[in-house]
Amino acid sequence: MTEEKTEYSISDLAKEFGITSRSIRHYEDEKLITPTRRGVHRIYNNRDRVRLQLILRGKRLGFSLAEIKEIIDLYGMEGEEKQTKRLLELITVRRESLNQQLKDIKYLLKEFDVLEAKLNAEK
DNA sequence: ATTCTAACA
DNA sequence: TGTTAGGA
Repeated sequence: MTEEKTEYSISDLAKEFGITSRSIRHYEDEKLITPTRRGVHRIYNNRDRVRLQLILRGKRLGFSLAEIKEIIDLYGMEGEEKQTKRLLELITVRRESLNQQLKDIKYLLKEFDVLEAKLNAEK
């Protein structure tokens, strides 16, 4: 019976997720996590750990902390459908942004081809 | 040893 | 986000 911990220090989580404690404190400043305190020290529970996981996943998907906060804050609330709806909207926005970046990159690459050709041609 | 806040050559 | 100073 492996008892699951109920408390974590900031370094425990930093180590577990491969980030710095600085980042974790920053997410707290942005109101994405609200660990309890034992004196001035932060104490994280499983729930905080899950939220941190969600934050990191959101970041991997390219969402801003503000957007991630929006989604996370919607969880547990009444209209759980609201959460899904909002997430879908953010995905759409993110997709548009990525498509635009893709276009920009393709354009740039094409432009480099032209420039490169000219430079090679002129002697 | 660890963590905390505040601040920026 | 890094990093460092100065405390607890």
